[in-house]
Amino acid sequence: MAPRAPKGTRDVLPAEGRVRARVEAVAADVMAANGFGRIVTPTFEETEVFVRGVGTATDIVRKEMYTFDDRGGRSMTLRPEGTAPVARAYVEHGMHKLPQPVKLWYMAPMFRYEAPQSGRFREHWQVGAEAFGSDDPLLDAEMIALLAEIYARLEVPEVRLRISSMGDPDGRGAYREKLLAHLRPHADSLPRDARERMDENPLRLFDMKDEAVQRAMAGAPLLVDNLGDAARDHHDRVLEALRLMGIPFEEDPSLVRGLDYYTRTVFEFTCDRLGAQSGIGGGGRYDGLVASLGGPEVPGVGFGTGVERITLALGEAAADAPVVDVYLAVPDADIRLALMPVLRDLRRSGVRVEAGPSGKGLKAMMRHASGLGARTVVIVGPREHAEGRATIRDMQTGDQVEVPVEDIARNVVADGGAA
RNA sequence: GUGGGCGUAGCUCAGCUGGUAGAGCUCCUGGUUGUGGUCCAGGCGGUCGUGGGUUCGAGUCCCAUCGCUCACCCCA
Repeated sequence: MAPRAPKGTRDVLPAEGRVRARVEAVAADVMAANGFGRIVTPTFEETEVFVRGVGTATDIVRKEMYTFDDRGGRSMTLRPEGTAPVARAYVEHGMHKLPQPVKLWYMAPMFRYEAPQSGRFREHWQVGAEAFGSDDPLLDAEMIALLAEIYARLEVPEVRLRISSMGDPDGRGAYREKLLAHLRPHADSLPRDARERMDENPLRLFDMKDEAVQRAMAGAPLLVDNLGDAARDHHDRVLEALRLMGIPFEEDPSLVRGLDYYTRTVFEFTCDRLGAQSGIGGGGRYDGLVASLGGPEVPGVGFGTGVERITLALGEAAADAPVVDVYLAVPDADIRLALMPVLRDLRRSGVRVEAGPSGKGLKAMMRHASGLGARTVVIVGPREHAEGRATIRDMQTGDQVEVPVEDIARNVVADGGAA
């Protein structure tokens, strides 16, 4: 059996690669406009980074990590999410001594051992941004606006924003008891996995699609109605800022992000084009994360958005675009050899050039040139070569002119507008 | 981990109640001693996912297994 790409992974071929390049370019542009510097963290980290950063109650840590012992017996894990490693780098490099907030972004692959399906992979790429060192609610709103701007610039269709607040850790404990009190009478009617979640994180029952769960949650007390004063004010400021910036949103009290570190603001962008995985990007505030990784008490806010989900939402990858401007068709192998310097000079001048392989007939080369979408073909046969000349053919009009070999570059640029 | 669907040429697929494999596209060659995209002719290309069973005979039926895919859970 020939090897295949591992389950849940995929090859990105050139047509889709162009779409991804655009996503990256737009992200880089918008990030720069918002004062974010790019950071690259290792593809794998000490397992501890994710256990402490993401939290042991999460699915990611409990069953989705690619963890292995290296040859020195240290436990390592392929990065399953982007925020904890960036927070680790923030602490490691003492960035709390820089002017705050420190704003960092990345585009990097993430690895999670899950059952793949449409829009869900074991390796996927995320564009993410993190801002440390400020608890200003307006920063939350700026982060949301930044992500919305990326979607807008890419023209991702049917994007909607849902937002809520997780409150502060102290207030959440009290709320948790209220929620459990509401749920206990319904416990017998709930499926097993729902009852298990009651113990770990009852908030997550809000997100389950099971009908019995939905019924039980119907009259449940809402976290947003039980916020402390500080969290309440924070949330109101975020929403007000969004309104002032003209960013539409829906308040959704059932929005619960699956990572333990979130505090206060949580948000998620969805796209109806995506099928079951409607989430295209999301994030929130994580005021305790840096401290949990051994750093100072520094607040933070960030988001991640899935590159594959963006390209999925954008629809089919763009049709094949021409990959060359000029095609050099030289059937005779010795003449082809003699023209190697010409080929080099053309490429140096910035023209995209493909040269037909030695040993092919002119007809095959013309077909090749046409298939590649070349606008200009330069033909040098025995007669032209003897005279130090070349035939230049415009593939759209079929017009041909003969010029001295030294003038090829000048002519293809001028005639084809190719450079 | 649990359930549904599907596995025939590089791609998209056909193959009826079992009789020993086909089309379109792509690619290559020729029609045009050195000129493409159209047209015409020809060609390359398949252990029918794999293993076993039933049968004179299995791509078609049965069992197992692997893979892909969609969905649940959860997430990007």
